[in-house]
Amino acid sequence: MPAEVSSASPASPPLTERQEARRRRILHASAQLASRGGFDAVQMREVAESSQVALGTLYRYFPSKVHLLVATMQDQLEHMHGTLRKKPPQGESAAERVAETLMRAFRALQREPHLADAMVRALTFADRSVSPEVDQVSRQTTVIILDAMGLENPTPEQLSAVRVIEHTWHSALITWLSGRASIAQVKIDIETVCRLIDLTSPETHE
Amino acid sequence: MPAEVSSASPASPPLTERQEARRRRILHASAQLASRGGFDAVQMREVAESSQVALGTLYRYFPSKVHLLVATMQDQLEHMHGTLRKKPPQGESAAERVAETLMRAFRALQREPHLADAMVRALTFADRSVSPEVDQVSRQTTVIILDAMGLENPTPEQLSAVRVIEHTWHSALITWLSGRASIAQVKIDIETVCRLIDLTSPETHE
DNA sequence: ATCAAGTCTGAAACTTGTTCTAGATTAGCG
DNA sequence: CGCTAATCTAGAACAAGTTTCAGACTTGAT
Repeated sequence: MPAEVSSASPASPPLTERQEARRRRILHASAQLASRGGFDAVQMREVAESSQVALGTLYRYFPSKVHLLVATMQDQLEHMHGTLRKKPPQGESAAERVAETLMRAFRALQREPHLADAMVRALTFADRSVSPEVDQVSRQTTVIILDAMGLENPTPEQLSAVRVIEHTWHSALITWLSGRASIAQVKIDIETVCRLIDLTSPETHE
Repeated sequence: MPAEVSSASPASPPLTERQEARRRRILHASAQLASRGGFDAVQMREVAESSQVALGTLYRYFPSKVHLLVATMQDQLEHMHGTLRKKPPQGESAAERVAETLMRAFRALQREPHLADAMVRALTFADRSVSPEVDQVSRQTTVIILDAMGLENPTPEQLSAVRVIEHTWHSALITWLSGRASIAQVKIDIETVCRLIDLTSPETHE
């Protein structure tokens, strides 16, 4: 039986069990170090040591620190998506549900602010060489938001609104992480941008 | 007593003429290198050499590469604000004028994509130690947008909308710079978010 | 079991941001 | 002018991301 985990990359060569285990150890070490001290605390030598892997091997699995942290984020996002699925948001309107979902995610990040710092900084600092991975994170986020909206076939307009919501989400996180915006401020920004959803979903229109 | 050589905000001790000239040379070299190869091409040793200043001096003027690039951005923003003032946007509604203004700025950035890369990456990668400077950039951007709206006394709601517009602006730039979104996509995102302005200022605002 | 190809390890080397030091220069002041 | 503190310079040194390499280990196919 092929242990197909439909998680990430398209057609990467299948990993042996030991390789899968290595990959897991690395991601775990990365998240642990990140939780402790954020982006700067994730030092490649330390990640290698913590996960009992040679530095060269670490770089074979993740070609840069940013790749590693983005992969860490993919990992965490899957987790979160699972959690959110179990308790779907309760709001009346789509806008309310999306805002509630994002605020829930935000509270989760607040519990591990250093980890959030590492992941989000990596995400926005990533250059073109990490585009595929960053794009994957973006798609995953889109799925979460569309889930919250409860839409099967979003219109192009609604997809634009979702894109803008994602932009706001990332950027608001950055301002919070760098101490330039309060938690309350982020909440307001999220609620503000979510109003766009009402704009793009015409009331009674069947 | 260490002399603060920070850039703008409160009361930095006055610089002598030669110091002002040094600062200018440094910023010029920074922008030039950035224009050539983006964030990575701005290497502190090269900036120092290009601007005929010792490495230690460079660090006295700008305590990190990110500080330097954010200051470069402040510089460019002032330029842009001046340019925009001369030819105010023509749109009917506030939303249109803001979108037009941002698209104009976007086109300016497209002419120097590497410079844009360096500045925007620095801006979003900046940690807490650069908050004052990043905040200054943010305030300047806010002023530009409010100018385009033509508002003297924005309501809190409108300020929230402006914040969200700025979030979208930054994040959309990032996705464009890293090749994950097309120019057309960025245009759509900007136009989409600008609709928020209509939401917060109904009909004819006196 | 054996061989070839691919993978992992440990360690050193290289790159670039950042810090430090000792001595030269400059600015302000009496 | 001559002094003192601040600033500037050249260059070494340090830190962390990344690359490289020779040799040991695994894996898969025969």
